[in-house]
Amino acid sequence: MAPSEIDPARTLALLWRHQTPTPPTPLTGKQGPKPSLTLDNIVATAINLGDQEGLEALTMRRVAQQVGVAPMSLYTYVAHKQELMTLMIDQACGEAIQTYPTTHWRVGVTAIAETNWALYQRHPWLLAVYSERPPLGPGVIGKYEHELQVFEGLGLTDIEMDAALSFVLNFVRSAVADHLQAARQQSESALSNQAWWEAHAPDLERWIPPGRYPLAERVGSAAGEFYGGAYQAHFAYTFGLQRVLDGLEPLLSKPHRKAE
Amino acid sequence: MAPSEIDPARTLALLWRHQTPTPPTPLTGKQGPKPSLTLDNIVATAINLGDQEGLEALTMRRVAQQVGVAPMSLYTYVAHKQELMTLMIDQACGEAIQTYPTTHWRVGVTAIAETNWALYQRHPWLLAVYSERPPLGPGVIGKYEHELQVFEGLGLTDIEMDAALSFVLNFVRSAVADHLQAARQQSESALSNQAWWEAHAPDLERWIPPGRYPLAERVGSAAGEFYGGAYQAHFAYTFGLQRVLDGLEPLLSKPHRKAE
DNA sequence: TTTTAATAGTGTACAGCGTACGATATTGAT
DNA sequence: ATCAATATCGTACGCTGTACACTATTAAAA
Repeated sequence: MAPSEIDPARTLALLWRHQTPTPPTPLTGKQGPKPSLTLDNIVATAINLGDQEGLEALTMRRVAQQVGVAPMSLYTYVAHKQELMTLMIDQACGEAIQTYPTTHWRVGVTAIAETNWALYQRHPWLLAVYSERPPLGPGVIGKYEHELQVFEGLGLTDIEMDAALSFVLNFVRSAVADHLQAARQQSESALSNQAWWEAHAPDLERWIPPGRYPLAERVGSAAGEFYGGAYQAHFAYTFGLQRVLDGLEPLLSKPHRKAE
Repeated sequence: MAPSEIDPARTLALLWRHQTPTPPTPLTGKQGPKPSLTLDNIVATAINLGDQEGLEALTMRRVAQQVGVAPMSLYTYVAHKQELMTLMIDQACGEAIQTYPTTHWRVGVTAIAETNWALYQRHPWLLAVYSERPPLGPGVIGKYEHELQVFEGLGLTDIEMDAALSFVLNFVRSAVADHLQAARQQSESALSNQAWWEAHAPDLERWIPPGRYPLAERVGSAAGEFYGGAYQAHFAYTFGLQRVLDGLEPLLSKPHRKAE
């Protein structure tokens, strides 16, 4: 049975369960019944469930049902839900490991953005677990390593490299979050965005003092209509990515500190 | 009693409860016992609770206890927890309403960033309600209106104005989230960051193949040590803000489209 | 071969959550 | 004095994560 206290070393061992050919400490003894499940299977099933039904479907009972086992049986493999989530996060981030082009940093940063955009689109529940510290597993660290390559040799300090990467990743995460929120908003009402606004216009006009928020009215309605359109999907993303690239430009193209 | 179905018009009426001198539709009749609480008081109490004890303390039972009433009594004033959260969000955002300088857009954007940084610091629970659509109340809309002023008259389209503002706000939100996460990580272990790493170094070295992640090791440890320091607080913020400003520069300082 | 110890699987139970519902108490209007 | 509206709130329900005890299965030890 998985121990119930929170034990970072144990979780670490689970995170690296594949990487090391001979595990330094055995995860389990040799006696006892054979396990009927594998941790990999549980994690993969949970990821699929989260992908398809969202974060709120990720309960221990639903995951157990999905793998065909009683709820409490999951605790044979993970110590608590948090540990399962940690394994899911690392697994998902591992999908985003790739070697980025180092021809020009703009190409590399753009590729990082695209890869992470796709990652969050594929696993929207990753957006909601942002507040936790990223697990130190092979997926997360491998992703970090390859993404840092793009910023290596450009005259940045280590801390600047980390900050620059975080800057890019935070932008992408926010962009996907905004995008998914807009999409959800549209699907939940089962109406076109325009129809929604028309339906609620009387309520809004009843309360919002006319002419008091001229800019918000003008810009907000323009943005609202636009985001209701079909081709809005990537605008905030492409717009923001351009700003990110231009923002990094003075730092990366004109190294104002001594070359290393 | 507050109606139990989700009714956007009702929530809208509550959001604008102060702004209109004569409410178009009365919120309640005249018969019956006098309410012993006010909605303002409940919202203010809940905000204080969230500020001091975090989002997880924001349960209906805790809020009720805090205002000195039975849990179910809150439902006399709000239809559901979501409605209370909506009112809290709008109230908190209202604190960030101010007239920004329009001398130079860099000054304005910097001021927006500082104000929002302070807002999220004061109300960290705002970070966790990001996934929801912002309520259309006087606080949120007023904040939006004043922030848009900074981008007005700079040659941007309405949609670009909205996107540029979102770009800035998303950056600040991410920066505060990262900052608070680092701070929480440090306080929860009751150890200095360095001591934490030393305590867990054996576990890490046991699992992470040495030399496999050279960049991640170098940059990660540099960043880790740095963020453990006392003066790290604002680095990612000031770094990112500089990138944001530089990223907006080509768009705002050299209008490539016809002046309006 | 028999015994023993370890472990997989799970049923039950508990505390905490949001909140539906109904009973009661209080008030202004009739 | 009666009535209708409304504030308050006790109880209860379904949901969550998960502690704990029990059984069944297996390999090692005797």
